[in-house]
Amino acid sequence: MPVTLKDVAQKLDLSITTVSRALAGYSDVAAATRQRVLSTAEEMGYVPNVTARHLRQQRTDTIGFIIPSEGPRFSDPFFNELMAGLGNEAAAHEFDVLVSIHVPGVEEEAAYRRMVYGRRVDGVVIVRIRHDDWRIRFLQQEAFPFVCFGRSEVPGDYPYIGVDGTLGMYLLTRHFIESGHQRIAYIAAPPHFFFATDRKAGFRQALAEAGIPLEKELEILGDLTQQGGYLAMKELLSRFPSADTKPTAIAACNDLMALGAMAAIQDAGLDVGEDIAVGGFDDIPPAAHSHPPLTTVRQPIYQIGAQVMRTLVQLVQHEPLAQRHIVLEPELVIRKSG
Amino acid sequence: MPVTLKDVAQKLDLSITTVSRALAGYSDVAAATRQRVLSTAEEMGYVPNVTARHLRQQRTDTIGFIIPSEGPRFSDPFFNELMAGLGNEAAAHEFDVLVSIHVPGVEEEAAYRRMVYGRRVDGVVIVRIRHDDWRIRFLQQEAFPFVCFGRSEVPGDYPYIGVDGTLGMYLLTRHFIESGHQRIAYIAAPPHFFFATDRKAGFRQALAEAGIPLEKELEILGDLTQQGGYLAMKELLSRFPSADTKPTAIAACNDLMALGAMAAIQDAGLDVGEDIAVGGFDDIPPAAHSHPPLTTVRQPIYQIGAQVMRTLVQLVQHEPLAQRHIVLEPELVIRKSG
DNA sequence: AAGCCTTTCCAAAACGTTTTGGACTGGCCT
DNA sequence: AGGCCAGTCCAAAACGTTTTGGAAAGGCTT
Repeated sequence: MPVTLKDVAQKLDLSITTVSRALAGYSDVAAATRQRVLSTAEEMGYVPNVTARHLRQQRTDTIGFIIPSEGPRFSDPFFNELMAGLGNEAAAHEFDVLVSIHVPGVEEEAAYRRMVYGRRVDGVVIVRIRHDDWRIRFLQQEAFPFVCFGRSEVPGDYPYIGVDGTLGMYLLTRHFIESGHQRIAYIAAPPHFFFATDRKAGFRQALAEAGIPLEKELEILGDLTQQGGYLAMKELLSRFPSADTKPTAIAACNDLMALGAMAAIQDAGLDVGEDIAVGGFDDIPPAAHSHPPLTTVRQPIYQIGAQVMRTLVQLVQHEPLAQRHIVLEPELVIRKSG
Repeated sequence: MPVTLKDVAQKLDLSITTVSRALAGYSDVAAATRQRVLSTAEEMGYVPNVTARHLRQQRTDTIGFIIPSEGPRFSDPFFNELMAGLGNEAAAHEFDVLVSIHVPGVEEEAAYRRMVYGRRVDGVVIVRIRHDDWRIRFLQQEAFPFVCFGRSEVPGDYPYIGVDGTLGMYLLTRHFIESGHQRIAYIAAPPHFFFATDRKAGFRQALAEAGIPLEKELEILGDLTQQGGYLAMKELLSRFPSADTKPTAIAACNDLMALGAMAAIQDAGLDVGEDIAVGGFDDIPPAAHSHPPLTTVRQPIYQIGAQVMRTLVQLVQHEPLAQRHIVLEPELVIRKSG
């Protein structure tokens, strides 16, 4: 049975009010009394009931994070890294993170409604922004605090933090071109994601700039998973069996698919980095440890996560934001894969 | 401004009690009234205030999960997979998961105290059990519901779910021996973890059984990270520069270190699976996708996570547990690395 | 007509906290 | 002496819900 304010007050023969205010450090309680309260509370093992405090203060010091998983068994280092950034930064502000995992759809929507209408959390972070994302519309309409990881074209002045995907993919593709590659394939992401179009634009831009004609057959869709990248690469290899039409470089929309593509290339008896160059996007931790290490466009996921959380905390505490929109410049990290 | 019970009651000219009971489906409200309440509540967009409900019911339908990170920038597929199992199962029971990330130490302790004394959550799951784990002592003493992923030797009858690490590591080592290996190295985990001793015992048991003398120099400590495995392997290679003393097989206490070891071997110009066999423990998702794919002891992390959550939910709902202790048999997964 | 169920509803308490709006001292100044 | 102020303290309200322990009304039985 946890100790309550009432217990401490009774023991000290004081009112609940005074105990509460002493603990909160108000100046209208005598120094001697405060000392008595502090030591007795400590000694009795008093810890405030967080739920009661939340109810009274009408805020929860909690941020919601609903992870959109692609399937029932999500496992993605990207979210791992992001979660670390969000979680650590939240802890630094004495905020908690309430996590739910849902496949996009009705269940996901219900989860958002419970969090928002149930006043379960003070704000939410949303990731993997979709085109015409209903979550943004919903949260804007409810005037509920949120911060996006990634840009979106839903109208409105809401805060987001992301990297310039077009620039990133442009840099990677140009790197391939400068290395002498002419036949460059692209493993795309499902087009309902904003970053899918964003990044693909960079790929095409680099090709156009170099005067390389766009070949639709060299663009293939993946589902962002490692398995998806593997399958996409297999398909690419079977589309171009002859040595002189085979792509010599692969740009994947994310690292996970790039790693899958590498596996497919190696399974085909080819040498990654030698026969076919591979590049990804994100720079998730496994990218540096793959064999060969993956060339990729670095997106500082951990730092972005921390920044997203920082912004969100400021938002729910009604502090002014320095910037509502942050678009970082991604950095090309050249490793052995291409 | 969210709609409350009071708002609905006023609109219908009913008492708060009746509205509450109608929504909860009690039989002491007339069918006609219930209908009116249901439709008006729906139409007004009423969603119960979760915090108030929690305060009144003295439970939160939330489970706490404090991730012990090894460093400031934790990133471990193991936790990713576990989180997925916990999260999905929690969602299935309409429970939420409150996540905190802390390096073991005072901060971690404070986080547990806040969760437990602050009645922030109904139960906690604890992982990476330490020898003489204070968390278990603390939670037992406070009679706070918890379930462990992994066994421990702290006395008491608390529920845990884990795999037989000794058996697992025994199977892996015996596999190496049966494949003709005589010089087998072991990359150990920090000894304060229960599973560190558990698994190491299996390694030694297999050696003893085969009459292979234990050589201390072949056992080396790693910190469970990929980087740690890499460094440990480098050290092993420099300890045994000559070809006839060099270990021909490496058993690592977890997959992450095994993957690191593979990288070190490949950096030394050696062939994993050919020159040196490598095996791990866990079967995290990247293990199947490494090059070569990693031989490992499979621990169904996702399913264990789900089972832990299921047990915990039963516990906080005072349902009888079928089994308080579950020790699963791990399965050896032989791939190309060894 | 009195008593007794059933049915339907509700006032009030409770959960543990924070905050509002005083109340009660003494001491100091006129 | 009266007024005023600073320094301490506290009762009560409020947050939004669930639950307890009836109350009122009507119908049925005797």
